[in-house]
Amino acid sequence: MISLYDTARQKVVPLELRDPGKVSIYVCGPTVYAPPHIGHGRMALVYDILRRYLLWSGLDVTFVSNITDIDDNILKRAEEEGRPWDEITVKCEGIWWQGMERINVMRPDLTPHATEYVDGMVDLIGRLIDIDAAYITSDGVYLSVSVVPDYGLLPHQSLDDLVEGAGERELVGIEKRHPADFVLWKLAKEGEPSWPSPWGDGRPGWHTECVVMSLDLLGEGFDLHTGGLDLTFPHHENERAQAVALGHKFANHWMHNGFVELEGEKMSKSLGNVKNLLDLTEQYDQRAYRLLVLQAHYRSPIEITDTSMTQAEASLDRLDTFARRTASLDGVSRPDDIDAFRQAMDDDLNTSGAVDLMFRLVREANTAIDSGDEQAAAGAAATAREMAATLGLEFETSSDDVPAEIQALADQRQAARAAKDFAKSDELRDELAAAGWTVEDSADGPVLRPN
RNA sequence: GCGCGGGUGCCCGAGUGGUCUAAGGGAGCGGCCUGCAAAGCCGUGAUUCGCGGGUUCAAAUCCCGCUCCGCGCUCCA
Repeated sequence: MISLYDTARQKVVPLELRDPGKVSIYVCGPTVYAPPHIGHGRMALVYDILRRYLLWSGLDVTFVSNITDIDDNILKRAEEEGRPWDEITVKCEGIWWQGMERINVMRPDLTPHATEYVDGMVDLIGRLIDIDAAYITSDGVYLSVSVVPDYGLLPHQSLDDLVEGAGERELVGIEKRHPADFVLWKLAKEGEPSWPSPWGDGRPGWHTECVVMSLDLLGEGFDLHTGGLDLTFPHHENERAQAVALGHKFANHWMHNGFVELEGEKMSKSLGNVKNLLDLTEQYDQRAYRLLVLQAHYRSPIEITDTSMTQAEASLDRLDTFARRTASLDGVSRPDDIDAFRQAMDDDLNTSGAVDLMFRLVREANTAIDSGDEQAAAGAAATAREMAATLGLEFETSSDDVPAEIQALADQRQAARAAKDFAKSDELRDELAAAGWTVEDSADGPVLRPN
């Protein structure tokens, strides 16, 4: 079974499954008020890779990722743009899925929307009030964190330290009993969207949304709760606090991915606007970002630069060339290499090690082809392909259809070569290059591909 | 200030006590192949892993101190 670093226990431990053979995963999804940036992209890629690997391992994975479609940021944006809030969420969600598709992230099995779960949230808040874990103020309902004995588990800081660190910031709402108490229900102001509740019309707090959706869809003690590093506190801690206050077992294991760094001087200069995920996929090979994410450990920070993206594209060219050369070979994966792959992935998702194995097989297959050993090449190639597929990396094997005029040029060049008129053949090769096509003289004759 | 990560070759980045004379990718250089290229293959590159101490027969890997970067303590993937 896979082992993963658990934020709560601060070490790599095996992922224990509540139900044998089944994995339940909750990923904190986006708040849809702006287009996804590259940080969202990394988050989605990391858990997509985890999910694909678990599926490949034969596990029955239930992968839930929510859409936060009611939130202060959304209302703020609506106000700024003078548009209805739900127009923004619908539009931004569409863009989100578009971005996910471009980076080849599988759709979650379930995508609960916060607005569809308000009844459940009201119910949960009511129960918290019933046991005095939550209290009503003039602007909403708050959770009393002091009822949670181990509050601070995820950030590994005591309640006192958390409060102290906040410094001069106004953590204490006028009516809050403790500075760290957080809002469960916000009473609506004039003109704000609202849902009915016993404490007045309003909307749920962010932390309440996720705890209700995850428990509703995955049940108590689900296996894995994930998200970006920044969600550890307060978001995840506060979700947990609500569940714990009600005596529910919450997530069994917490996984957080590292950040994408983009404030570097080099970066902002060379990348410009590329903080936006869609822009990134337009400027570079859509697979390049996944490869970069795979080559780093998921908890390490990564820096995305024009250089790193270009390097990833060069690596992809190598992989595509490999795929083209081995497309006609039919082999089966080699168990020893697959075991090594599994071992790497099971070790806290060592994707870099897995990619390493894949590239070694690519070289092995290339070498075997060069020496004419098709059988060895087929085995290595099949193994590399299986690894790539598991990691969500696709190869481009079929080159685009060659236009007739390009083919004609290539034919002329071949005729010139046959006639040993190399000056002419080189001229024609330059012409092809100018038209966007590279010609390679392989053992099987010239091969055309877009350059 | 407190907590959590990270600092490895020209670049990106694995490796967490001996098999490290430190993976893999990219870039460079040399070679094989080729009419020449491209692609592919081979070779080459850190006597060293932020800095300073320490533990050990043995450390990139463990401990202590320092330093730099990021994240959290406030909405945030």
